[in-house]
Amino acid sequence: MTESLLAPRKWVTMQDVALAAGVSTITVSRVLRSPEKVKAATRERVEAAVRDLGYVPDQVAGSLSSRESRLVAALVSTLAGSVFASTVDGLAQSLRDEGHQLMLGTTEYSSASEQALIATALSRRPDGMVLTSGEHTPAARAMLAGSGVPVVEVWELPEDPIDMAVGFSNTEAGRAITEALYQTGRRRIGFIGGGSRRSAEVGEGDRRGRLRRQGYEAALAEHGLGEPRVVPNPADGSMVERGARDLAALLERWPDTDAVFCSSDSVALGALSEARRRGIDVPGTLAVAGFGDFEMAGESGLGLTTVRIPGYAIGAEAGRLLLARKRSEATGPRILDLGFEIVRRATA
Amino acid sequence: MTESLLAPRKWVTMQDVALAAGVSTITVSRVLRSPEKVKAATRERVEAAVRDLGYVPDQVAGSLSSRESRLVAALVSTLAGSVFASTVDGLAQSLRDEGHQLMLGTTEYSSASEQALIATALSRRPDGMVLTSGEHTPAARAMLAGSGVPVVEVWELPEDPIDMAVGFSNTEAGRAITEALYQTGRRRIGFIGGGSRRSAEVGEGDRRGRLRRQGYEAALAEHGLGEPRVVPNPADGSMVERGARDLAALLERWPDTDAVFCSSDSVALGALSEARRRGIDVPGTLAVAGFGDFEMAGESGLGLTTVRIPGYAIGAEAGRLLLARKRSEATGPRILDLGFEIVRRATA
DNA sequence: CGGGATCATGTTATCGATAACATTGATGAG
DNA sequence: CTCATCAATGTTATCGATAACATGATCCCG
Repeated sequence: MTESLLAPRKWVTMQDVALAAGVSTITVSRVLRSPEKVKAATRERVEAAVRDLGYVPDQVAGSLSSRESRLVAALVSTLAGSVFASTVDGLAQSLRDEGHQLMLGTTEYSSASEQALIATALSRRPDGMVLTSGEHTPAARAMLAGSGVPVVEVWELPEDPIDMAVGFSNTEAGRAITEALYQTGRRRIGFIGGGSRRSAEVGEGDRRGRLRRQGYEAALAEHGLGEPRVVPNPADGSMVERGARDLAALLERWPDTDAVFCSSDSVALGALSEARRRGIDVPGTLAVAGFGDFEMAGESGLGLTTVRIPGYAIGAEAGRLLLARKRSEATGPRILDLGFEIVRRATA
Repeated sequence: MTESLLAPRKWVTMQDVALAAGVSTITVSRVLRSPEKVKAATRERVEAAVRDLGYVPDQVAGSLSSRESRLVAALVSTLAGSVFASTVDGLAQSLRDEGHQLMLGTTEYSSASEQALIATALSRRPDGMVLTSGEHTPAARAMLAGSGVPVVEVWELPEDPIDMAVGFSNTEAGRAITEALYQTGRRRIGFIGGGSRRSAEVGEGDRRGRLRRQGYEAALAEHGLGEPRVVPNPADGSMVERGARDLAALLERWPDTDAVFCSSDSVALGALSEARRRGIDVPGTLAVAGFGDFEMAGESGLGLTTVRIPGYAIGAEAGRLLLARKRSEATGPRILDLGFEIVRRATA
C-alpha cells in the first residue's frame, strides 16, 4: 500500500476502458451517461471493462467538457451550534439524490470572508449556490449576478433577493413568540442573546438575531408593554454562557421581568440554568422561550417552549429549487416561505 | 438581472484577460500562481485587466491541466447532533488557510452509502479525503488504496488504518469515565445510548459507541463490578429521547443503579431530564456522565460531567496532515492520538 | 426493391487552463 | 568583443472527457 501512496497510481482513463472493451471512448461515455443509446451487448462489454479496470470517471474533465459541474456550493456562517447543520444535511441529501455534490465553506459571520469564499466557489463553476447569510458586499452581489449561477438565500426572506430564497420571516417569528408570551399573561418581557459573538469585531453580525429582536420590539409596542428590555451583549463566550450572563444582567437591570425570549435554544439553556441557580421558578415566576427547536429542546430534554424552524426542509427545498432551475428555466416561486411554528412546552 | 439568469453569461476566460493586457495566456497564468516570475510592470497590467474584466479563474480547467484539484473530500456519518460539526469546521478552516476547498458528503452511518460516496468523491480527483467512519467495505478500501489519494480517518484510532488517522481511543475513553465514576464511590454503573439509530436497519452502526461500551465493560471487569448494565437499544427517536427511555428501562431492570455513563451528551440530557421527572437526586442518588462535551454540557448549561473530545482540533489536524503530505512525501506520524479529557462537573 | 428514417457507433474539435520546452534580449565575465 | 547565463515571455502539446457532426447498417413501407 505504501508504494501506492508514494507514487500515486496513474488513473485508469476512459481510453483504457474503451480499448479493453474494443469500442471508442464516446461509446464508453454513452454507457455511463445515457445507457439506453447503446446496444445491450456492447453496454455489457463496456460495463465489464469498467468493473475489471476499476475505472472511476474523471468528473473534472467531464465538467470542463460538458460545462456542468454537478456541484453546489453552500456558504454557511458556521456549523457550530447546531443551527445550520440540519440545513446542510437536508441540502446534501437532496443533492445526492440527483447525483450532485456539495462544496462547503464557513464564513464565520463575516461578509468579507463570504466574498472571498464566493470567488473561490465560483472558480469551480458550481451549478448552484446556497447562502445562509442575508447580507452581502456589493462586490459579492455583483460577482454572483454576473456569473449567472443560480443562487438560493436561506433562513430569511430578503427584501431584495439575489435570485431565489427559502426561509421564513425572522421578524414575524420574533413577534409571534413574544405574542405567545403575552397571551399567557406576561407583561414584562425581556430579550437576550441577540447579535453574534463576532459582531463587535467585524462590524456586522447576526442579522437574523436582530430581525427577531425587531419582531420582539414590535410586539411590545403593539401591546404597549413599555421600553424593550434588552441588555447590551458581551463580545465573547458560547451561546449558553451568554444566556446565563445575559439573564443575570437582565434581572439586575429589570428585576421584575416575568418572561424572556432567547434568540436561540442554546441561549435559553443558559438562561434556564441561571434561573435554576437563582432558585427562580420556571415558568411560575419567569417564563423562558427559545428559538430553533434544537434536539435538546424537546419533551425528553429541556421541555423548552420555542419556535420550530424547518431547518432540514429549508436545505432540502433549496437543493430542489436549484436543480429544478437547472433542468428548465421554469422558475416557479422565487421566494419560498416555509414558515415556523410556536411549540409550547413546559417553560412558558 | 433576470436576463443573466436565463441566458448564463459566458465566463471571461484567461484568453480574454491576456488579450486585454497584451500578453499571452501563460503570462496571465503566471501572474496568478507565481507572480514573482513576472516583471512588475507586466504584472500590474495583467492585474488591472483581471480586475476590469472581473475574471474568475476556472479551477476546473486548472485542475485538469495541473492534476491537482485543491479539493479535499470529507465523508461524515451525519451533521446532526453536533458531534462532527466542529470537526468539519476545523477542517474547513485549516483547508481554507491553504487555499483548498471542502467537499462534504453524509453517509448516515451506512458503509454501503459511504462506498458510493467515496466513488463520487474520487471522481473529483480530490487531493485528500477525510473519513469519520472507521468501518469500510472491502471495495471501499480497495478504491481508496488504488487511487493513491491520501486518506485520514478521524475520531478513532483504527488498528489497521487505510493511511493516516487522527483521533483518540474510544475504548480508553469509555474505560476512563467509568473509572472516574468508580473513583467517586459508584459501584453499580450502567451504560445507555450505544448503537446508532439505524443500526438495526443497516446491519452495522455506531462503531464508536460500541467501542466506548467495551471500555465501560472492561472497567467493570477490572473492578469486579458484576455484569454490565446495558439495555437493548430501540431503533428510533432522537438521542435525547433515547437517553430518557433508556434510563427508564435501565432503572426498571436494575433499580439500584447508582451511576450511568451515557454514550453522548445528548443522551445524558435525556437521562438527566428523566431523572428529574422521577425526582431522583443527581448526583446524590444517581451520577450521570456524558460524552463529547457539547456546548450545552458546560458550567453555564447542564453542568454535566463528561469526556471532552478535541473535535475541532481533530479536523484541523486532519487538514494539516493532508496538506503536509501533499507538499512532500515526508509523512510524519501516520497516527495521531489527540487524547481526551475527563471533565468533572456537577452531575457526577 | 429503393430510399428515407432510425439505430448504433465513430471522428474530430473543443472546453480553459498548465507543463515543458523554446525563444528573445540583456547582462557580464574573460 | 564574444559567448554563456539568466530573466522575461511565448509556443505547443496536453489533461480526460463530451458535443456536434458523420458514417454505416438496418429497417420499414409503399
